[in-house]
Amino acid sequence: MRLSHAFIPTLKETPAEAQIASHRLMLRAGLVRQTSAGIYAWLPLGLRVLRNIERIVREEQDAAGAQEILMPTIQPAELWKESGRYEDYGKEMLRIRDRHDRDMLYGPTNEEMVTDLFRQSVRSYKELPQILYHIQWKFRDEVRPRFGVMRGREFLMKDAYSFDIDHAGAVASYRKMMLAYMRTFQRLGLKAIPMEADTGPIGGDLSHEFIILAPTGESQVYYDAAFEEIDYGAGGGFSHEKPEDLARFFEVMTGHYAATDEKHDTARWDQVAANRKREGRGIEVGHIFYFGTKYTKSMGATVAGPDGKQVHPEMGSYGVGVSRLVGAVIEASHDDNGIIWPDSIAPFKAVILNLKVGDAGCDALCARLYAALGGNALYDDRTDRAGAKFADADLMGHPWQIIVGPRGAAAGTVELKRRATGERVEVTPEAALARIGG
RNA sequence: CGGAGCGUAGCGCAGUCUGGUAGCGCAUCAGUCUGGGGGACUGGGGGUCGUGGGUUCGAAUCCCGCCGCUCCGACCA
Repeated sequence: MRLSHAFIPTLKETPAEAQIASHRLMLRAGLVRQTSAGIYAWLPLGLRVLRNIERIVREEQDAAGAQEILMPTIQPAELWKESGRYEDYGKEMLRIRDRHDRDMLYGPTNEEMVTDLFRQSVRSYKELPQILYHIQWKFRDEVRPRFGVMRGREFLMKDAYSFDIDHAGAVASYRKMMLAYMRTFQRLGLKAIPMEADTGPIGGDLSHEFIILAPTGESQVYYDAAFEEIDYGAGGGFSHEKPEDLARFFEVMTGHYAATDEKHDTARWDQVAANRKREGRGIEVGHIFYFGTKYTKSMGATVAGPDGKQVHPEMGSYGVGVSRLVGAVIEASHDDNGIIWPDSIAPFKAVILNLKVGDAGCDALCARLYAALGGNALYDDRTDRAGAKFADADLMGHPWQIIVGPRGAAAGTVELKRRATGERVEVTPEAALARIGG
């Protein structure tokens, strides 16, 4: 994409309403624009990040055996009346009425709808387990939206729902999702810690929230540094397939101390070695629940068990705040100059800075680099001064900056700058391309 | 939902107390010079002062209603 014609409106000054770093930077770097309280439009740069996070979430859900579906945003009130949550949910639920005066709602979550889909189609225990997920916009009419996309009213969430024939199966599904989550956050470059949590209005008796550390987090958290050393990826040896792996994984996850201030136990905390104690503010980026038959019972979802008797499947639900993660990643990764994107979700791998547009050498070299990198690169071909380009490049946070100036162009070299470290090296264009990779 | 504040050009703000028909910086447009960390100069464009009503000869300014947004607290992916 050529920056001269891209819809990436960067701001030199911070809009008055933005208080925290991620919100400020998302507005300044042109990722989003607010349309009303807690509701945002995603612009090209922000949308690319959102899609990248979505892709990683999707890959890890698929790897765990979950199947993607897409449920609507608008739901009929009837389903929620069946579960009893139509009344319980209160003002956070956006209630709307269609032209026939039917009560509808903009979905804040999808337990009812997925249970309805399930009960329509699944008849036998042989079809279990099932884990269904979708990545869809939700609406929760928060009393006080704030912090930009971190606490919006409309937000993109990945929510998964598991159906198992018995408690043991449900626990296995729960552990699978927990593993998928740890892998997801690790790939996003985040240190997420699973912490025991209350189940809230969703109900149930087993629940973890996934929290990342950031100074602007909403709750105080305490955990054992052991979490930071665990490899959840291929090297960790955990597999979704083997129950014993999942059990071992779950043991590791629950074997170290981790708690939010609500559940903080000072006696247990005192037993953690001083050099492994970590505490700070945390942002919740995911939450998983096991709640058994709460919905399958209230909504009459049954399957035939091995003995021919009808049983209510055991369920769990698993949420990741996809749009919130964009803000959370920025909270965890930025400096005074702007965003520092992890390579895995950066909107562009690299930006090509043409320091002298109009100089034949610079133009030709940039064109060559741009052709080689294609859609992975943003080409700053604006006629602005070098300083403005450096400032915008740092602000937008591209992992690599390829700096092309007249001197280097004449000598056949470019400068390659790594955003995260500030390290700059003078190399040939080919070496720069090789370093950045496909 | 309790408490507080703000709404004036795309963004950041002044002007409001003390009423006289709107201004600064940045951005933007044209031009010249510049050219490796948000450059300089010259000239230009852009605002029903959130909105409705009231007071007044006259309202961004005073009074009332409404809308929107933000902050602190309680609550939440």
